Amino acid sequence: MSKKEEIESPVVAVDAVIFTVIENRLNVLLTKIKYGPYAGSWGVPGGRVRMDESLDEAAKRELLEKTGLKNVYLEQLYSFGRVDRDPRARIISVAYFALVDHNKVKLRTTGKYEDIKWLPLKGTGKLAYDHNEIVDYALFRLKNKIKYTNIFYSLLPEKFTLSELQRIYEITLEKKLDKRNFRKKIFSSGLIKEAGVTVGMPHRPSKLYSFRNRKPVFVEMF
Amino acid sequence: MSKKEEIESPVVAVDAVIFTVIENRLNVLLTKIKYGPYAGSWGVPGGRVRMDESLDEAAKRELLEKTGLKNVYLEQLYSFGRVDRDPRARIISVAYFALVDHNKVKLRTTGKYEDIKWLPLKGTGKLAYDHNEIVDYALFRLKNKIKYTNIFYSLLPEKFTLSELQRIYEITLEKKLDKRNFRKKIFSSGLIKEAGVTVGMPHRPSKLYSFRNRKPVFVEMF
DNA sequence: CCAAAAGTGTTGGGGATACACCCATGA
DNA sequence: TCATGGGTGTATCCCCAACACTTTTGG
Repeated sequence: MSKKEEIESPVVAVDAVIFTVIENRLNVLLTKIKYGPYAGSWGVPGGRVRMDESLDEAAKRELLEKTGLKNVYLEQLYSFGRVDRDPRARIISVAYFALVDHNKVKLRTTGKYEDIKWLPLKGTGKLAYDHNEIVDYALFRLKNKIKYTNIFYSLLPEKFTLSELQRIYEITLEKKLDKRNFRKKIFSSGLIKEAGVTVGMPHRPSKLYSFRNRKPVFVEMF
Repeated sequence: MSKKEEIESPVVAVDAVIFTVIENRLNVLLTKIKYGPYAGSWGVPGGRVRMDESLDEAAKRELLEKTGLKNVYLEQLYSFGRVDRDPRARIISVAYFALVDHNKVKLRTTGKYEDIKWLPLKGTGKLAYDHNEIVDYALFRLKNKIKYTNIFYSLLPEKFTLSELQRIYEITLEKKLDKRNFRKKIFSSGLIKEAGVTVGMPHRPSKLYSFRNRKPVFVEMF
């Protein structure tokens, strides 16, 4: 039992669904695949899990390699394991999802991919493997999660106005929110604190806020 | 790329946290481990994922082998992948959790385990590997999930009284519920339907109910 | 007639929703 | 002074929680 076993085993990979907001739309980071049956297709970035790293570490490494970012919101989503999800080999994908501020990202293509870029969530077309399913599920989880957490700390700049925050919520939830009620909820959640005011706008200056914590916090909100 | 690769890869296993209620307490199905550094310890049942089965299929197979049951509530929980979680080998565990009616279960020990039995959730003591963490997380998810789903269809007999259902909720949530409010919520959820009455009790007969669906359904309740 | 569990209605409070107007600034 | 977005208060409704007594049966 303790010797090396010869039983074949599936390969383990992590895939990362990385969301950001660009021009009032949710975007996902996608890579163009160079080799194999899906060459030319777009898919979410991913890679094999090494023997000396945990799943979380593998996901962090993937995120760092592709975006240069650390310390962003990154959470395990689900593990996808259909037998035929990759026609070439038996691969189990442990999917993660992350939120980033795209202004902080310097995209870097590695040898494995032909290209890497942000694509609006609506209009990615058919993705490689089962990646449409993975992205859809990530979106579902995201929509739920923002109702009771502060995870947008990872998507917005350090300081932001309440209107900006509300816009992100509206984009993600795909519906308009009442400004007054939104403010009441956010304030009563205690998730944010004041952080100055804007200047130089052609209208009344707005207060700036920042999240009290840069780690996930759970509350009830919506 | 398409040839067999020689890169070492973690082994993939599924572990199943199987809950039931016995004598007003939540119990978990545990197996006594025969070999290795945790020999003699108890842990949740699990096994390697085969090359020709999906993760879900592996979990179903595990459940069937240990309990003889099919078609019960079984859902993927989380994947655990710390490097040192098994001192002998690098093993990724995709954990599932299930709810069963223990009266329908015929426990069967397979060669791999010395013993298998139900143990009350409080008082399992220290389990093998990271199985305490896995069981704790499964319980957390269970407590949440019953607030907005019908998954107890899998734990109760086909027909049950509202008092029985309420008892299961109280045991799981570890708190008393108001009988009148409980009934209102359950009825308004539309999850159950009438299914006869009890007879031969030394008190007023109660109506019997059954779940409208034997597949997971989502509603808002608690 | 007694024990045991089943079953049922009403009230009050708090949180959510809906809604419209004034404010401060730069140009 | 005007255009632009920032910022605020209140009335209503509905849902939830709290609460106690009557009903039906077997023994």
